[in-house]
Amino acid sequence: MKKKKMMTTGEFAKLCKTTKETLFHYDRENLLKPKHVSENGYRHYGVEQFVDFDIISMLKETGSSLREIKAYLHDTDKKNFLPFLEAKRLIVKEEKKKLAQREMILNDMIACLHEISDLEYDAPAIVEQEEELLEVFPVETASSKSMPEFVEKFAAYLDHYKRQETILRWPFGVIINENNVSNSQYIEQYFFSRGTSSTVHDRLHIKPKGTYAVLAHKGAMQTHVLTFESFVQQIKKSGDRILGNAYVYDMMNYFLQESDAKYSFKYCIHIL
Amino acid sequence: MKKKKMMTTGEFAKLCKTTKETLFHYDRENLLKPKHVSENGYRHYGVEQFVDFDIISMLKETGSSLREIKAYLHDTDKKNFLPFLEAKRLIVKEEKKKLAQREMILNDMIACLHEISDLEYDAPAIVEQEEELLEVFPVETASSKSMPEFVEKFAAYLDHYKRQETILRWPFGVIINENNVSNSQYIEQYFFSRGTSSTVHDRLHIKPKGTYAVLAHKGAMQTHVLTFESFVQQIKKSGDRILGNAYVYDMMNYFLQESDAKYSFKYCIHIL
DNA sequence: TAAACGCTAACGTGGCGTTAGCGTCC
DNA sequence: TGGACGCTAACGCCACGTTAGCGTTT
Repeated sequence: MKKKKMMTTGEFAKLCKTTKETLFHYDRENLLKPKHVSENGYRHYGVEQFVDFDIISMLKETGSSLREIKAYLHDTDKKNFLPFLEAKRLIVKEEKKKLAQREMILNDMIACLHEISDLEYDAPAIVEQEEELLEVFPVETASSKSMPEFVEKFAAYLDHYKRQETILRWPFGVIINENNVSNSQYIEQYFFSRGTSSTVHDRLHIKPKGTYAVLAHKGAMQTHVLTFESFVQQIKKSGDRILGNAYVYDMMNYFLQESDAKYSFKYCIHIL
Repeated sequence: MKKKKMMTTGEFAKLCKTTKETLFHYDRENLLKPKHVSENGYRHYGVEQFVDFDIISMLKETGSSLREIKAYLHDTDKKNFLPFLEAKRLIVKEEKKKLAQREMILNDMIACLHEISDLEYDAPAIVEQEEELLEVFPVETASSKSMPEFVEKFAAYLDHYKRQETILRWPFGVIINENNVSNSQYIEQYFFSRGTSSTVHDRLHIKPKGTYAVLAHKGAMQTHVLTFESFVQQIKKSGDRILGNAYVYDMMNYFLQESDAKYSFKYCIHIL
């Protein structure tokens, strides 16, 4: 007989750098039972059991649930273990993707909110802007014609991204085409969001480098329609020629204000 | 009065691409309440509320809990919003680190288990091996002297990695120094695990490139001590000169077998 | 004898999903 | 009138943490 130095739950917990409750839990769940239980109900663990605890720990680090670990431990032949790990690896890949997207959203939101704090509202300006890659999606029903249908289209737009398991990246907003701009009509033609070089050709739209008349405005939805229209009139009166689309950037002000000044948009109209 | 087309819970859920139960939940939790509730208890949502739902969705995508979202929504001035997002970004960084480690563990385990399936046991061989960077940790009390103390040292070793929020990477095992090898004594001097170029100098050990006598063995702990010792004798008899340490690789066989053939080790002894 | 430890039972966490059972609308 | 829809209440999930209350060991 070896000298079997048994440990109480507290001692074993210290060795494993865990809590007694965790060990109780593993006992209840049949994951790791003490080698002996004395008559008074006290648990006694042996040193070798540290290896068992360590195995459980390692499996937890692979992202396995206790249920999975138990199934694995109770499975005698372990043939499924390698496939199981491979499956876990796939899951980790998915999670990494999710996290990368989460990081992008945060970066984009933070960038936008920094930009919003520097915005001067209702102060028109002429600005040189660089080319920008955009991913677009047709609107079909302008908000002025039917709000419900517009919202439905917008919902479908968001859903499209969900289905692709991708995300809609800032900057985003709507495009009003040249014709409607010329006629001072706030009629959305496309939803747009940040595109990349790998954006599908069909949905790629290139906002051209050039001169833009820029105005930022904050207010309820109706005020935007009116402000936009008078902005166009103003441009025309000033003698500038409208050369292309209007890009209306959503500045996500609804994250900062809930009042009727909920919406902050930046209009960029391509002019000569 | 506009024509207020209200939606029932089911309709609004469809619009939001979510379930009724989610909307019930948000209602109960005061996150998003329907604009009107009729006498029969039916909820009625307006189109504009889609924006509110979308805000909640976006915040969820940043990794915020419903509790946080509620606190944010009920906070009138929103001054804390940007710091809140910055904090989330930090959390995401942590999570990315965790996931990267999880991926490494899985890759290492899978690689090891592939190697184990190709192992020929108890078949000595002479092999040229490349230099390897290892991170080491002194053992002080060999397993043959006192198992409990050895396990305690091992626990401290694992704990060291936990504290650093890093992980112990495969390949890992123990090093037996030249002296003890020469005397055929299985006395662990170091725990080792995979090191990198950024391993702290104090704990960096370079396994030299060179000729190694290699033997894989599977069995209970005691059999390993005996097998190792007779392997050394055999090397000596064959006329090879022991030039350096023995590197004992843990092949993690305890993940595949629980019997007395639990431990699979690969001994690599540096020879002339 | 008191402090330190052991035990069990039961509830809390989070974000819904899932019955179960009932009322309401078309 | 039946089927599709609305409602509530209550339990389930998961890996423990946290009391609360009692017994045991030193």
